[in-house]
Amino acid sequence: MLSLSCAALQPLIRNLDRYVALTPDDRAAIAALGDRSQVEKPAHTDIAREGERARVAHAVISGWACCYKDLPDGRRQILGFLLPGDVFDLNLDSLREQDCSVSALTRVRLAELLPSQVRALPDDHPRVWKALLLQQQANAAILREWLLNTGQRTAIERLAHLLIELFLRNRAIGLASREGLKFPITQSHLAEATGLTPVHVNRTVQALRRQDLIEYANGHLKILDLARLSDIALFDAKYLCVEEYQ
Amino acid sequence: MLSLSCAALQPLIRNLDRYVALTPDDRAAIAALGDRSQVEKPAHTDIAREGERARVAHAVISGWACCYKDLPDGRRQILGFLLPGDVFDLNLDSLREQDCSVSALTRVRLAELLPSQVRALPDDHPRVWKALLLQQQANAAILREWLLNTGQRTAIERLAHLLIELFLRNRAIGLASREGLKFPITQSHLAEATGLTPVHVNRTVQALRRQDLIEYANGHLKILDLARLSDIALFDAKYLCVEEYQ
DNA sequence: GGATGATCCTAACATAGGTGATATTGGCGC
DNA sequence: GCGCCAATATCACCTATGTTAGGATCATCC
Repeated sequence: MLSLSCAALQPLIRNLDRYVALTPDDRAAIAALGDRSQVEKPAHTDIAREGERARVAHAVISGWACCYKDLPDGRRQILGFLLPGDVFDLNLDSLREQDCSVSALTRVRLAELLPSQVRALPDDHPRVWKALLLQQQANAAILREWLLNTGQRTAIERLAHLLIELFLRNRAIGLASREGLKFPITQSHLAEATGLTPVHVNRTVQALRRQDLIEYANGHLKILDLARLSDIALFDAKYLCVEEYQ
Repeated sequence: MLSLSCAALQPLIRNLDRYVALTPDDRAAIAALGDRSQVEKPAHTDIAREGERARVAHAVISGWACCYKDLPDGRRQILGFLLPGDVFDLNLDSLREQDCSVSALTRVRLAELLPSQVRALPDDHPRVWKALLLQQQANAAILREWLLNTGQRTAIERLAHLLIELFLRNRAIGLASREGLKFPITQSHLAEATGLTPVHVNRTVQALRRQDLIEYANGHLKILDLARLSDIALFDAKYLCVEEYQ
């Protein structure tokens, strides 16, 4: 039974282990943390809304989600993608309102981390707590890279950069191989994430395909030439906490 | 002597007090923290470089700085402005390399926070530590708003939004009044922060001036009509930890 | 007080990317 | 196997913003 839940929580443990070397005891603590209460959300539903106060923190167990902000007139910016092992709504100040919304892109399984559990963490499992804080910092680093991306890179550079990031992040948690990865992201999502229009994302995707850099169809993405794609994207993996690059 | 240093550290204390109600003891702790070692950097010099490891954390005592990333071909994106009271390089993991550079925009006075001091903080002054973590979270919220800004807003919206943010942040630390604020930011800086070109920033600044929304000259900025400017910018102050909006 | 350099301003022109509208495809429920 | 809907693909045209280039202004320093 415990081993069963451990299997589901493997991405979370694997993700946090990237930031701090975890002991077996730490892993057990994470398993206990994530096992208490899990929920499922269907695809295309909101998990959290901007302006609400988060009751609990969440860790993604399986599936894809994204956080986003929108403007009153409907324009929307995706701020980041959440993959298995990613923690969000980790609010140190329960009074503070969420400043962005979170939406499920696929059916998503989430672990709910109660405030009482989270508050006990610094004392009871300092390494786990540190790993969580470092994951937050790593997310901020990704955000900075995204700002550089939308602010300075051209359409093809942006798109290439985003695809590489998602490939590497999936690979780091064991969800991508040579053969590619499950990629439940539409071109409209890519548009909202890059600040482009869907039409122009389509043009750009085709340019990448024509150059034999990617395959992208039917919810599946394959990077055909990572080196060349990285050149185009001006990609530098340092901002991701992913050691082995190639 | 202590009172003298307290005067200089007032912005830091005032800034952190926004996140957690500080006791006199906490304030004394912050003063002691910031008083041990201070350095001055001349304008237009780098304080930290991407790829380096930070020896110490820094708090801005006076002056303006910015953090930025650049691409190999020289394109540069400003990721945020650092004002008095802002803490940066707060690295929980001393091994990790900085993922962005920091540059002084004016002559800047900095307090150096030694790792040993920072490490002692969670135990010795938990409220101060919490305030620091919340400031980091607030910075991440600003970053998300900037991504929305560059990704979705038009040039005039972007610029208006940035100017309002800088006005409100300065006012929150007592550096702006009805009469405006010291604004040591060139149009080229605004361009690098918004992902526009200096030429187009200039066009847009003039549009704002023509509509009697701002005065901006000689290192001084004045917001003439905050309400109207906020409408244009689609500005929502919630993302800033600044209570009294008007 | 003339030289220097940074900043700001302007204008003519170029283009990356946006808009709107209309196919086409493909997965999926019945 | 048919109908439906979302997602993808094209196309023609448009515009916000970029580019290049030059001139005006202003502070600083010898």
